[in-house]
Amino acid sequence: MEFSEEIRKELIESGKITDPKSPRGVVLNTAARLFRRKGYLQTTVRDIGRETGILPGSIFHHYRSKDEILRTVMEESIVLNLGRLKRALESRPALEDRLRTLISVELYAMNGETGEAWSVMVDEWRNLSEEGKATILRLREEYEGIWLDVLREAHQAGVVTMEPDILRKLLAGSLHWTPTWFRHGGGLSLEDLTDRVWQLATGHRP
Amino acid sequence: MEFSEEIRKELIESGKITDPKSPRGVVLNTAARLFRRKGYLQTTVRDIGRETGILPGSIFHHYRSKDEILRTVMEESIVLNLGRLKRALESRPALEDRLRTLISVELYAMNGETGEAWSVMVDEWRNLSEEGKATILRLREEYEGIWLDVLREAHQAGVVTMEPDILRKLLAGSLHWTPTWFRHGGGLSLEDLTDRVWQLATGHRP
DNA sequence: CATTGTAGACCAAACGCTTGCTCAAATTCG
DNA sequence: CGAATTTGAGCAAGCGTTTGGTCTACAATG
Repeated sequence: MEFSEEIRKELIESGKITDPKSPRGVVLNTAARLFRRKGYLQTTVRDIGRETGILPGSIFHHYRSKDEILRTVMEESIVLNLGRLKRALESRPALEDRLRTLISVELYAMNGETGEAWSVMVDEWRNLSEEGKATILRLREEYEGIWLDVLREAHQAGVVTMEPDILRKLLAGSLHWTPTWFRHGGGLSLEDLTDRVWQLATGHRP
Repeated sequence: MEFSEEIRKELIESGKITDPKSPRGVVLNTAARLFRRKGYLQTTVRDIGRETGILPGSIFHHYRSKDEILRTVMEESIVLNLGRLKRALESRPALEDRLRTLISVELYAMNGETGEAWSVMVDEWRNLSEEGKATILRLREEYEGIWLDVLREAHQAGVVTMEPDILRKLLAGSLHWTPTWFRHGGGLSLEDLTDRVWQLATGHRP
């Protein structure tokens, strides 16, 4: 995850994700944190206002609706982590490294500094409007496609034995669940955790 | 899961879970289904009323609050599935069978006929009142204790290699996620799925 | 240099609606 | 009859959102 900040800067400068220093960005990151902590429905526009120091009504100067905030949190989160994933894969051509990278990047997406947003995407899917779902779905499909490509290759090479689509879903569950119990500085690092999930996927110790 | 209906009857007759034919039971099962489909917060008391044919006001004759309905859904679900698990373990003394039973029972709890309630317990935890959490937590600890006992034994015997507590959490994630993608009659049975999760846990094909 | 215009950010108040829940009266039933 | 149950109207609170207007910074104009 060495270059994850680098990519973030690139995406901010190219305008693909909102500058966290801008009012829009402040609202966005605050909202992501609150959505994660209390849930989307339990978070009121007034809550976001209080935490950002912006009055509730003024939030709607920056976003058309609360739903647009949720959609933006999800959208920018997947853009960011898709960027991280692609970049990480470029520098690791070996098959087993690529599988490990997938695990590692997703663990980082869920539990790293920008982990709130990715968690929100997983947990609050049902609260997204229909148009929102359509937008996010396209991005998610690209992300899942990368996973399946690598897993299929790994299956063919005998690195994993389970059917790729089932394995992905089981692993996705394991990974999505980690934020509920994993805490930094608790004797288990994200690297350690990557090892364990790798072992789960391949059946072999790393 | 042959005897799962049997145990349900026993628990109903002994009054440990609500009779589904009683007004309380009708409300309970309807609520569980709605909570699962739309989420607890998105489900209104009026929704439950409409589906049960009971007017909103009358719901509160059977339950003190909406929160009490949620708590009861969770509580009875864990009582039922804890009963199923204990019964199933009694008839399977071999270590490897017991591990497989744990997986199988939890998959059934999430995806079987009474799967709505168990899903609600996992997904709507944050929406439970503080007293509710305390009640459910005690029951959950008993359930998790059984898992850890078996996993520790399996670890000592070399059936699994990962640390029991980490393995349990990773498996819990996989299992909790299954309702989002698993559908009956889709070429993959719950038995097949049990095999896959077993393989995930042990690293060996069943 | 002073004035005016413009645009983004923000404020204060309130609107319309939904929510969980209450309650007195009516009804049903043992 | 009396107790349990159901009814339907309605309350108080909270929600997302709208509105009309102010403040500030800065560029254009005379």
